[in-house]
Amino acid sequence: MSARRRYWLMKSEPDAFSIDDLQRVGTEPWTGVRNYQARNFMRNGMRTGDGVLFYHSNCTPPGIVGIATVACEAYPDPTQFDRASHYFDPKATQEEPRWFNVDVTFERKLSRIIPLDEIRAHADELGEEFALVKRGSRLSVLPVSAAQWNLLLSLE
DNA sequence: GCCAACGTTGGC
DNA sequence: GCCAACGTTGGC
Repeated sequence: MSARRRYWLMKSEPDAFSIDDLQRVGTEPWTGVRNYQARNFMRNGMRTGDGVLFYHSNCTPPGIVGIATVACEAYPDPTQFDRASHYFDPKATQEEPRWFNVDVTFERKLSRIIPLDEIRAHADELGEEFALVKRGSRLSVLPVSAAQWNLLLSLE
């Protein structure tokens, strides 16, 4: 019995890591997530092969710029153990890691950016609970339903 | 660069 | 367990 493919949206600041960077490297460990809700989505929800909408945040304009796939199940984020890392967490131990990450593989760039304001214009169809268009939501990893996935990509 | 919204921390 | 202070996110 095979599990159904799930869909996600992952935010990245293009100054730090853009869709072009992902295209260049092919596969990237999605380290540095330090929010429990986002961690739980990666650790408990993501399966190899899941679809990812790659979103550029903190830029002009913010929006969905590409598609990636989840390359493996979550494993302990190595940056939490690295004293030299910005993401070092003194409370994390090898026995009890706090933070997890998946690897993400480039699939394709969209033919154009789907900007946030255009996504917002479809808030009714996307639903109140869609974290991307929820006021004040800062979640950097969030689930996307099949219907939302199809609607968003139909805007391309 | 500003700042609203939100999550986390830690004193009590 | 409350909640003020603080840090971060991310649109603008």
